[in-house]
Order: sequence, then C-alpha cells, then structure tokens
Amino acid sequence: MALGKNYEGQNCSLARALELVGERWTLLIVRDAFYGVRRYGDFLAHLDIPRAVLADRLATLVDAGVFERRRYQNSPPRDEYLLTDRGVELWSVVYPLWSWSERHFGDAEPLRTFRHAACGTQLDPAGRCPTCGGVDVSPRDVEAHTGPRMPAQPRRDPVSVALRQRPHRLLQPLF
Amino acid sequence: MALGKNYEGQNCSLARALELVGERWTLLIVRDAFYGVRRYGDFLAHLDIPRAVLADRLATLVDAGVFERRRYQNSPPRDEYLLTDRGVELWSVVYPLWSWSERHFGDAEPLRTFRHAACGTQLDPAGRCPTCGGVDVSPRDVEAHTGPRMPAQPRRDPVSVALRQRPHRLLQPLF
DNA sequence: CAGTGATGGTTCGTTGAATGAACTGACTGG
DNA sequence: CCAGTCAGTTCATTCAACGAACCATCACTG
Repeated sequence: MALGKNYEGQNCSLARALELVGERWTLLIVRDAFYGVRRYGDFLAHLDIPRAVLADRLATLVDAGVFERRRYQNSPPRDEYLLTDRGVELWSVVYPLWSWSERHFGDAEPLRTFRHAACGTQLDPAGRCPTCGGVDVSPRDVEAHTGPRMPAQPRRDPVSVALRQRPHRLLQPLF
Repeated sequence: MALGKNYEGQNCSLARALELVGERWTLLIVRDAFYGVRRYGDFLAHLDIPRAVLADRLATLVDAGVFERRRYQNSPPRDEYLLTDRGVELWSVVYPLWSWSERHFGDAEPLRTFRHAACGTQLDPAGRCPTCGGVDVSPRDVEAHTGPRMPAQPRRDPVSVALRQRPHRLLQPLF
C-alpha cells in the first residue's frame, strides 16, 4: 500500500496503522520476523522482494519502532533487525489474519499450524489455547509446525528449508 | 497493497489474505462497513477515495465473498454492499489493528472508543469485555462512541457527521 | 416534456510507487 | 591480489493510483 496523505484526512487510528503496516510487503516482513528471520539477505531470499523495497520498508519500520536494528558483528559491520515489543504485539493482528484466511480460503490440510509450545495444542482462531483453559498465548510460546501437506514446488532458500525441517519456536533465530 | 504474483510464491495463508485485504483502501472500506456504511456514494464521500478504485475494490470484495451486493430499490436500480459472515469475521483483524495503533501511536484521549453495548465497558485490546467475564464481543454487540477529543478539522460528509452525533451500533445502517 | 439533480459508475491522461537488473563499497578468506 | 559475501543504492521500465471529466438511468419540477 502506500501512505498517501489521503489517509490523513481520516484521523483514525486504523488509518494511521495502515499507513505503516498496510503497505505492500510490510506485514510479510513482520511475519518473517516472527519466524525468526533477522537479516537483510534472509528476508530478501525468502520474500522475493525487490532489494530497494526491502531496504525502504525496514527503514520505515525501524523509524516507527516496530523493529530494532542491532549490530551483531563489527567487521564487516553487520546489523540484524529484531522485533521490538511494539512489533511483537502485531502478533494480535498477524495471527487473526492468517487464521481468517486459513478458515475461509485454506485447503483442508493446512500447510502450517501454530501450536502452544507448552502443550502442543493448535491455537484457536483468536490465538488462545483451548487445552490450557483458553489463555492467550504469547508468540514467544508458539511453535510453528509444518503440516502434512507439501507445497507443489517447495522453495529452496535457506529460510524455507529451515522452516520445513522441524517445528520452530517463534521469534527464535532460525540459524 | 497489490496482489502481485509474487505473493503467490509464498504459499502462505497470510500472503493470500494480503492479496485481498492488504490492498490500499480495502481495510478502510471494511471499517466503514462496520460503521454501517453501505452505499457507493457514502463510501466515496467518507473515504476520499478515487471512484475507480472504490468500484474496483468493491467488485473484488464481492467476488471474494467478503461483501454481498444487494438490490434495495428497483427504480432507479440501486444496490448496497453488506458484509457477509466472512466479512464480519474480519472484525478479529480490524479491531486488534485499530487497538494496536491506538496503544502505540494514539493520543491520550482517544477519538473513538468501542464499547460492549450490553454494559458500556470499553473493549480490551483483544476485543473482549472485561466486565462480562472476558467474553469475546461480536461486532454486532459493539457500540462505537465518539471520545471527548475532537479532530482539528471535523469532516462534513454525512457519514462523519452521523458518526459524531451519537453512539452507534456496528453494522447497523447509519441512515 | 425539457431541464436539473441524484446516484453509480467508466474512461483516460498524469503521477508516483514497485520492479528488477546492474552497480557500489566494505570486508574476508585463500 | 582475487574471488566471494553481504547490504545496500541507482536507475530505467512497468503498473497501479489518482483525479477530473464524462456517461447513463431515473425522479422530480416547472
């Protein structure tokens, strides 16, 4: 999407959110960050996003306090992009949207499931654990599992491969 | 946003959802539908959206089963756009996004609040009613209230005016 | 029954953002 | 010194958004 001053006339929190998070690619970048992707090159390989757009979106998200840019080595200087608390709270948007799509447009066999790490139960549509008394599950306590169905043409980039290999705790680095 | 075949390589429900709902304007149209807007001209006036874009989005959303187009008079023939059950379920995405933005970027005094119609309590960030034992509140049981803060330049279109006048039950027609 | 206005679009030229390929620059390891 | 990696930037092309004008249908008015 694009911001557009037009949204400004709306004077509405939803519109303000969409200026940031409603832009093309942005929410997929955030999704990848939940999967544990942290580096420019990994986002790039997993998303098939133009390099310039990725650089632009990351900069915007850092400005907005959704990502934090942190140096993890000095020579050569390399930074990684980590979700801040503000970014992690977007789980309450990302998961319901994923779930809505899965319910209404998904195949019988889901490609991926999100489970409460503590008990292995699949999250309900609102992101809670039915087994554990319907408590809200923080993304840090969620495991992404690969479902039985395989995509027709599995992707070969390192991120996709790692995600297929084994269940993976959200927000933990992939590599 | 735009669909782009690129998202297709993602093979992910989130990406599929974003092809539809992540396009520029789409979620604001859905928001207005929750407010009770139903007619082309009212969406147009309230959103300041180019006419062609609005027509395109509405057609796409009807195709996707998010809106239903229903004739409400025959001469001249006039249709209104109503959220289907599938569309109403987007409340679980729209409200958390609104809430996220309100928490992180909102002013101290919110412009609008969403309250459980049964008891008048403001919804919590997950969309539940704290007073009523934390039950999920369906959008049909939500009232939109205008907060104490007034926008600097209040809009004059009929939709904005109606929304300011009095608390309003979501999904009920505005006029 | 011609003129005016409401409604819900479509058309089209212009602007601006996304795309993708090439290039840059800092560094490393052999 | 050379090849390779990583994280970008630059730039020409493509495609979607914009916005103004136009169109069609019908109702109402004088």
